[in-house]
Amino acid sequence: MSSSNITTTIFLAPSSTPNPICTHTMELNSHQLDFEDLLLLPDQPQTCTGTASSSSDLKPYTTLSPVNGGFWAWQVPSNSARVDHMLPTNEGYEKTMESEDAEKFKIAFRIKSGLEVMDDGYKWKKYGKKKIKNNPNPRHYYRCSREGCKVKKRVEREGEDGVFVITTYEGKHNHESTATFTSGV
DNA sequence: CGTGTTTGACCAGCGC
DNA sequence: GCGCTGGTCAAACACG
Repeated sequence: MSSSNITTTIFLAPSSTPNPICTHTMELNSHQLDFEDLLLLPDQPQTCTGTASSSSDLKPYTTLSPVNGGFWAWQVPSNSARVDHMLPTNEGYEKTMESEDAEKFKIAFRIKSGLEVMDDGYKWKKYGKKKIKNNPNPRHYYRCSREGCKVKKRVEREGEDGVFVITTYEGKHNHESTATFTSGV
């Protein structure tokens, strides 16, 4: 199994503005994603300014997921993967970062991968599958199997070719991952 | 037999 | 108010 490192960029923006309030570039290994890192980023959004200053390099992207309240995200053509933090408002963003509102925390990302469900170190229980409008591929619903943990995950393939996999996490784990990444996959 | 998955039914929210 | 759509439930089923 080859480990494909992907450089990806996170853009953060409230729905009220087309300009991201933060960008963060990071490397991901598609088979050893450390989602704890993703969920904690960024620490200080106000200090992040960004690579998004040139709007000509960025394409508005609004079809990732029908999230209530809307969000802005940008696609960087040169990258093969993109990570989107989806936050309804600035207020929501601040609340989320205070981690007292962990249930509202939502992160979605799209990765070009043959793997539909990646091993993220947590154990998931599948509880539903649904055919989604405008997508020939079904959406899969997972819940963290750890008792008391309310984190949910949605996984769907994008488009007819299904090259990209869109994964959406909702909530934050109240426990550590059940596996380490040292053994490789 | 225990655990995880599948799948149809049901419910809630939203737009028309 | 009604229909559509997404999200969840739970019983049945499959597999180790």
